[in-house]
Amino acid sequence: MISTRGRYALRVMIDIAENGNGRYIPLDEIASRQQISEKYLESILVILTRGGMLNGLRGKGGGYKLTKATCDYTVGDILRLTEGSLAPVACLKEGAEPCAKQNECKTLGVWKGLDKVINEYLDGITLDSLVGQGVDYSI
Amino acid sequence: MISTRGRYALRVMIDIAENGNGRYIPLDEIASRQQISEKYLESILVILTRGGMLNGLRGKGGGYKLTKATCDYTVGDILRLTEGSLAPVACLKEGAEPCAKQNECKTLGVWKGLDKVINEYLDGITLDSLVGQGVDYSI
DNA sequence: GTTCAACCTACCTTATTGCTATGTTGAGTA
DNA sequence: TACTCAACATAGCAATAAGGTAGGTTGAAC
Repeated sequence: MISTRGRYALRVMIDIAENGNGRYIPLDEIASRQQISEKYLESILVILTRGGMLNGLRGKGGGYKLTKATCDYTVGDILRLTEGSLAPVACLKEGAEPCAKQNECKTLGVWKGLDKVINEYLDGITLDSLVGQGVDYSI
Repeated sequence: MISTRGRYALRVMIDIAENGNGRYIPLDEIASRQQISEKYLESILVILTRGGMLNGLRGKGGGYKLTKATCDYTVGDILRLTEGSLAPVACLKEGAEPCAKQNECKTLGVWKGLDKVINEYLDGITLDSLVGQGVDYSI
């Protein structure tokens, strides 16, 4: 359900939040710390950068840094951007053509409710609660 | 996230609950009513039967029927059986080898919490609440 | 013994995931 | 101005899963 792309993205955002301190962190530093292939990580950072979550700077001293304060990122935002959508079924994805059987569908309510539960949970977790020691959300 | 297999399975269980009345319903009847390919539907019914949710009878007058009362099925049960697992990440799947970085992982709590929220929501919905007019769980 | 319908095995196409390779552009520094 | 560093861009590729198809076999009823 959540692919490595989204999971790596979240780990990387935490990594940058913890090790950045406002400076630009080069990709290879993040890759080696997180033990992720540089090239694969690069494709994820492109998404985060284009989505406005990171700022990329080229050349010497370049790298990536956050564009906002850690409390202004939610896990839901990060995952929706990198995964494309968190909708549990195709018919609830943004931009999906409305289902013809919408009115008679007895399962639609289940999916809508599930979608709501998932998004509300993930939107309730901000990046700053995961840095440092972190908060255990599994309790 | 939830594939057609799981979605079809849920629709089929509702269909059998509504149209069964204790008798065996043949596959082709369900397929035409639900507009699902007979052959594909067959592979789903195999899973439900092997999982003990349906009873299959061959020959004339044969078909499928529920093994329990509708209130004894939860949506979570049906989806876990047909989807294999509802775990949002691989490391939380049943039987997965424990992750080496388990102790230092700052995201594990998020996934565990998400897993809990999803399963609790879906286990709170029983099949009988979806038959007939049904209850709108999206509110 | 014939029909009906579940059961079983195998295959196929398409899309996605996860990853690799080879560049090109642009920012800083000597 | 040349050189280096590191982001940016594009293309490809193996493995897997999703979604579906095809054909045959078993067993229950009439």
